[in-house]
Amino acid sequence: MDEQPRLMHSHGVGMAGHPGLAQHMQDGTAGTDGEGRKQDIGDILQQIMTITDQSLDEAQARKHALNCHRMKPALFNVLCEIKEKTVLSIRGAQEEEPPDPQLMRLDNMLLAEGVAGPEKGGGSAAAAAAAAATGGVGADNSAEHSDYRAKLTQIRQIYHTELEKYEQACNEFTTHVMNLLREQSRTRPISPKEIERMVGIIHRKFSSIQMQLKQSTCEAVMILRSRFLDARRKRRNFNKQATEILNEYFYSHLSNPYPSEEAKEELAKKCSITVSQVSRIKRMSRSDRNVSNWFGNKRIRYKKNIGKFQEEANMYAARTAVNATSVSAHGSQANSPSTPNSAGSAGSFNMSNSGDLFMSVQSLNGDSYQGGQVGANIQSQVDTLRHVISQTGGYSDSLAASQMYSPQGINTNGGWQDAPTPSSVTSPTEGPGSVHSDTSN
DNA sequence: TGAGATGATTATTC
DNA sequence: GAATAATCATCTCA
Repeated sequence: MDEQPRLMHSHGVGMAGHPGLAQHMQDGTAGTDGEGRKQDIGDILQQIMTITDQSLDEAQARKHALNCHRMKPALFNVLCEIKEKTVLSIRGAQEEEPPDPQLMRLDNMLLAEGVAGPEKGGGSAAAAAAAAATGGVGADNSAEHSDYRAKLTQIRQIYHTELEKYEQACNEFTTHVMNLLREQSRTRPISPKEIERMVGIIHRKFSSIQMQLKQSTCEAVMILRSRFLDARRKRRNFNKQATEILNEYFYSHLSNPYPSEEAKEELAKKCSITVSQVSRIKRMSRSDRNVSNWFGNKRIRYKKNIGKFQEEANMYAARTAVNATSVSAHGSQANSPSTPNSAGSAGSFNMSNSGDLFMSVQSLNGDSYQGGQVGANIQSQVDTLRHVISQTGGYSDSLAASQMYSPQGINTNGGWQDAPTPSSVTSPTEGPGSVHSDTSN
């Protein structure tokens, strides 16, 4: 409450010489003679100076008297002007701040993520982008999309609720401060401009709180995104058909289980590892990378534990042999180039037992079709089949079941032989009827 | 719930 | 740049 005397003293401003007051007085609202005016001003100043020395009741009475004083409006105007000139001029330069770049960045990000601004499908665009980056797989992705969208919507709701709360609190506080200042302006020089400035300060304080809110929201969105994008988290086992296709190829090319890029693409298509997303790491589609991963894992794990995979190898051998026989039989009748080649022929890969899953590895390997081989291979395939069945079904063959399949594709160094060799799931004689001769490789 | 299976990633090697 | 080996993270199943 002692602000006024201090102000006036510290700046050495005499009211008598103040133009505002002088004008006010000249308007005829003040006293008419100079002596009277001086006396009035002196009285007021004296009252103000001693107001703090008085008791509360006395001060209240004085305050009331001052408020009712005929010179009060003029004095108030003068004090306000002095305050404006001294205080506001110091602060004025600091108030013109450029928009905060960090706040702008946060706003932009929230807009881009669909958190701020008009709702546009709960960030479906972001979800789609994220899905594209993962090279997502149809149905699985739609579920994850909805999950992503739901979480983003949740973040959006929390953000808007909190924002609303802050805005409400800001408005309430501003109103409260404005009322307080207006009230105080009855006893101390507070101009509307100063109230405005105070409102600005309050708004800036609340903006900094808002910025924290925006920052937290951005962080939440980033975490959500990173989780959604983290491929490891959303690993899905290939379906049974896909695994079978890959295994069929693997065991039919056991001597050289390194599918070409074209073969990988074809396998990816056949396995419904359907994505067109270009890999971020290499210029290889994600589907091809899936296939590559699969073959990489398969080769290593097979090599590490051949014994464990024998049964699997036998199973695929038998299946391939059966397919080969049946296809060869049909093929010999139709003798059409469009008919899949026999499994016994080089690089052939038959999935006829799975209907539309039929795939010719000839095309995968780029080998040409040799329709003439079909008939010639029938007998050897039948022999192979007979042999395989004898191994698995308990024919009194001299070979033990464990001997039926031998990992001949692997050389003594633990690596696959470079040279294409008649492969693996074959009769011990490795005759022409070898089911997986894989000579194409 | 734990063990094994499996797809993906990373570092290293050639 | 591709393959390998080791490892991680998740899934599946008993």
